[in-house]
Amino acid sequence: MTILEELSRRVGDVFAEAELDRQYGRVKLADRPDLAQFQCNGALAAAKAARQNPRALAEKICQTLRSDAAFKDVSIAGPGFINITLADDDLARRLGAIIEGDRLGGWKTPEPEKILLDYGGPNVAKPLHVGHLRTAIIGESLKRIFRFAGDVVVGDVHLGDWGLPMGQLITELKREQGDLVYFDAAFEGAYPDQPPVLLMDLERLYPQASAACKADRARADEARQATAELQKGRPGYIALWKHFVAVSRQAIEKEYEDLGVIFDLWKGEADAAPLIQEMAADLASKGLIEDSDGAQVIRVASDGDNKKIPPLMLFKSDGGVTYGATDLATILDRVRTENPDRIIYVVDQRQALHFEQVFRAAGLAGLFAANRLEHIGFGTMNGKDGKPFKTREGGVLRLREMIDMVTERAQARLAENGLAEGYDDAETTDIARKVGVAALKFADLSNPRSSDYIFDLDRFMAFEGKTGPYLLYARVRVRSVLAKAEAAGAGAPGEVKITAPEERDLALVLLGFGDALRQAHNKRLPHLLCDHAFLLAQAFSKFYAGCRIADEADQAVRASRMALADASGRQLELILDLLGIQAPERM
RNA sequence: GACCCCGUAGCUCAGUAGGAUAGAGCAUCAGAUUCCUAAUCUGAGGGCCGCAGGUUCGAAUCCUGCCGGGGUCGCCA
Repeated sequence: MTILEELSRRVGDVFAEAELDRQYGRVKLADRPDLAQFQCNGALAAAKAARQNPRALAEKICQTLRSDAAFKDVSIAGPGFINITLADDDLARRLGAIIEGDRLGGWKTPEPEKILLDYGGPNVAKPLHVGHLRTAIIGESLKRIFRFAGDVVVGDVHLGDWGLPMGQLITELKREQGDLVYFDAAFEGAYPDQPPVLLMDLERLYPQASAACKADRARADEARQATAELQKGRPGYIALWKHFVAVSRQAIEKEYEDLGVIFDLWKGEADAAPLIQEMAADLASKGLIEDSDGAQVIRVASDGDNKKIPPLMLFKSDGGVTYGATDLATILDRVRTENPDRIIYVVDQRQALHFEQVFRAAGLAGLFAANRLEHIGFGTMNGKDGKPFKTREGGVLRLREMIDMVTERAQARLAENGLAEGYDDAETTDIARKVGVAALKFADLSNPRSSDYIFDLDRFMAFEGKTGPYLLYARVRVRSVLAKAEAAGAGAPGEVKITAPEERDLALVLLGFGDALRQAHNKRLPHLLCDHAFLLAQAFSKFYAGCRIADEADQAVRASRMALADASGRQLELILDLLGIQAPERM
């Protein structure tokens, strides 16, 4: 149980004794840290509901609470706020209890679920660009948060490998190397193992094809035709397509790795393709499919809707498969292969309507309960002009270039500050990459995911204030001071005793981890964990500035402070891991 | 046109079960290092919470209207 859950239960009991709803006992961190550590505003609402005097009711609650030795102070303020401050002994005892284990107070979900997490969504033959950044970063963090909280998570990259771009690639390659065996419809032998293209070829062919199809209707028809043949299983195209996917995946996987993003499954739209006919037949037999202007749709609106939900299109008027059909069939595939309790999609907020349609259709079709399908949307990363981020030339910035850019900046900052002096080149480069990526990821994660944010390299790379590097720096300082202490024979960390205000504040923050994790998990909001990480780094920095640790003369105080430092370091490390941020050993 | 999101300090943003004096970071100004990494710490100034009504003992938060910005609305994914 987290500290707020525990205190809420304690105060809730008292409300219950007074024959009031125990929900009124909800305790939260105090808005006024100058007055107390925790507060409960329930007496106000309870008094209103029970037609009682709020101050009198609060006083009654307080009297019971005051008998508890865990509380140093329980008082009433204003119209009936109950302010609570823990006794230092109790604070130390609670902290002692959470720092013994590996979880450091990390909350565990009471109802673990098997979650299939759909994030990433890269496309074959298209290099990753900044548009892929948020889903990767947010998805990876959510995966780690869920897992640590006790859920079973399967992360699926859900590769875009089955649409029109595949046909475009095929036809484009045909124009360049039409004599390849893959294009010979009469060929019946085995196709070569070696791919006919390199990554650089794909990266050239795709934009070429895409532009050509836009400009020339005939080319577009040709690509559509090839797509249809591929999807029908033309052997040469399938063989070629497999090469495209393999070549592309290798590159994509490497880039995700540099970002610290790792998937359990590398499935794609193509994996759902074989199920589409079967699914469509089932939907049809249930009378859910309708013809609309030649297209096949499923109506998902219901009477209670306060907004219009258009039907989900499954098949286009030319018979082509839409991503609505693919997404539905993917659910079927996931049920059969993974059988999750819940499927969560980490995809741009702009696709909210599409998911609403798909979820409703899945529910109607009996594929999956709509309330166990979740779209975790996020806002766009904008440039300083407030519009989706573009390079100065107006193009999309590749992820690779982005990572190089932040690494370079970090390197420059290291040199400027005279940090990492005397480290060899390899370590300096490694530190720079970690610092740069941490800055990037923390900047992204620390925004509430549903809002847009402005990408400002100068701000992210400033490294002062609420940034990734600030967290890394705090962690490095913990390590450093503990190493110094050990070298000086300062003894082992011991029992926590509160002797200074900085220690009390730090202990309180450390105890807040459980609630931060619980909220981040339940609301699927990693930024709440970022807030906690920053609070922790800040509290540690104040403690570090205000209290001697390694060379504190009093042995018991020294042992206590080392325990506080150690706990801070380990909790920070754990949180960085949950955020998917890699930390250097020193910097 | 319909629907959704947003509008809070000079800048970027928190504040999502209505509660005390609306917070943080940056920037600005003033300080701190004989001492564990100063990418740090301490302090100060800075606000008609878009506007106007309403509900309430109490509203940045809930309701209505208006203004401004962004997004979505069947044959791209």
